[in-house]
Formats: sequence, C-alpha cells, structure tokens
Amino acid sequence: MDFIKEKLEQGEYRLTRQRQVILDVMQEAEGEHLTAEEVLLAARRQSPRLGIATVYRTLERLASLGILYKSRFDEGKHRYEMADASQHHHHHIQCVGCGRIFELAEGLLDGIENEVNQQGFAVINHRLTIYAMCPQCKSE
Amino acid sequence: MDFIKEKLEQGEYRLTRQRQVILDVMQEAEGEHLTAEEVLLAARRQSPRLGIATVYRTLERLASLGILYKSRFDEGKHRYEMADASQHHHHHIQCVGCGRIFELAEGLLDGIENEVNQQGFAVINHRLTIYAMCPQCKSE
DNA sequence: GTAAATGCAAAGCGTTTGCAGTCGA
DNA sequence: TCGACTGCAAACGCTTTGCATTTAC
Repeated sequence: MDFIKEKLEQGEYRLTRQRQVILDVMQEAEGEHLTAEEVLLAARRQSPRLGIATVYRTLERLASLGILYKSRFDEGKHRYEMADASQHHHHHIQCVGCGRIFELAEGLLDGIENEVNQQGFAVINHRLTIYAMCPQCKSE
Repeated sequence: MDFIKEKLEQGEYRLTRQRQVILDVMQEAEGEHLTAEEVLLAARRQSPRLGIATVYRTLERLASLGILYKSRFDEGKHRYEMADASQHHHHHIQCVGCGRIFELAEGLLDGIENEVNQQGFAVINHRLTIYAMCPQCKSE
C-alpha cells in the first residue's frame, strides 16, 4: 500500500478518499477480475456518492501506473485486477457455464513467443484465453 | 457458395440480395478480419441502401451457422472472417503499430489443452493473441 | 400468401468527456 | 492557494431492437 502511495506521488497524483476506497475494493477482490460496474457497487458501500466516471478514471490511472492490470475477455467490457496478484497472469480459463475466470500458469508460451520473434516480429505481450466448462459446471 | 446456400435453406433462411452482397464482400476479403462497419462500406458499393442493422443481423446469422467466424481483439468491436478461411485460426498476432492481424498456426496449444482437461475442465475453445510490432512497423 | 428479412430510427450498453464545484498537498 | 480530482449529465462508439414495409419462396 505504501508502494502504491509512492507511485501516485511520483506522478503528482493525489490519494483521495475515493481512490483509497477503490484500491481497498481491488485488494479485497484478490483473484477476481472486476468490471468497473462491480467496483462501483462495492465501493459505494464506503462512499455512496461515488460516480462511475470516477471509477473509470481511477482504474485507468492505476492501470497506467502499473498498479492494476486491465484486460478484456470475450465480452463488451473490461475487467481489472491488482497487478501484483495478476503477476503476468495474462492466461485465463473462462468457464462458459458460470463465467468465472481461472488462472493459468505463466511461461507456457515462451517457446511460441521465441518462434514469432524469429519471424521478424517484436513480441510485446500475449494473451491466452481458454474457454471451457469448469469442473463444477461440468458435473451439473 | 452452394454449400452456403444449402446451409441457409436448412435453417429456413432466405438468400436475399443483401446477404449475397455481404457474402461476396466476406469472400473477397480473404485473410482479412472485417468489422461490421467495414463490411457495410464495401457492401454499399453493390447495395447502396444497405443498413448497418442488416449487416449485424446477417453477420450474426452467418456466424451462428458456422459460415463466418466472429472474434474480438482488444478493441471495442467484433471482427468477422469466412470460417473456411479461418479454419480454426483462433491464434493471431496483432501489430500494435498498424493494427494489422496476422495468422498463427493452429495446434500450438494442444499440449496445454490436454493439461487443462486433466485438471477437470472440459475445454471447448481457446484463443491466443500475441501483441507485437510487425517486421514492417519495427523498421520504421 | 406469409413468414422472414429489410431500412430506419430509437434505444441499449460500456465508456469517455465537459464543466462547475470540491478537496488534498 | 491552486491544480488535481470529483460528480453529474451529456455524448460517445458499437451493437441491438421495434416497427412498418418489402421480399423470397
């Protein structure tokens, strides 16, 4: 949390009440991938007058500082998670039954990445999403 | 094209002039991934009064029949391509410079898929997107 | 003839922006 | 103090929907 405060200050950004609340929400949601709407709902329990625009602006700022990681699955909306929790987890399994998202180990694609680089590309990032039925939904 | 007509008729759907035009556009765009807007623009050269709603409805129908393949990259919109051209090409390299999309061979992920299945999931589909600078943009 | 498909316009959703007022450093 | 931030509402881009009209079979 101190490290986050530092990062904000370095950029001449302010740690407002709203940002604290949003950060709390994100940290409590360890392992989940929240939409802006979900963040708003949770954060309003602490800060009822919070507006959706502030949520978006905050999430965007935190993502650009590398505090949050922003991703988009096969939906029309973005999802956010703490960057340290995500730690390069750009690989997910999305359950087509319940919509939950599971993590997949990093480094699975190192070989493929090298191959692409050898074809003349400069790989910057990658994302793998597997669509599956999770064990729970499968048994229902 | 006959095979497409057949598929439409099986579902009691009609091969209208608009659908033919849209199919033509998609077939001429071999290897490209078009947005609805791009399809509209191209199709209007043949059918000037064509509306965007028809494009969406047609693309949706064709995708649900397996004639088109619909995907979403890290943008706010969908892209479509002929399913036979895509032939399981759910793997792409998207250039962060020019936005162009390159294909990646299928089957790269078979090993990973097996592993996930062994963890109790039932894998249905998967998608890999690599973000990179393409050789051309890299040299600029 | 009749069900399906069209074009238009309006509404939907997630997201962004403009602006006057507020607040943190 | 003063620039960053907020809340609100209006606008945005992509997509979907309602409805009266047209069209394919």
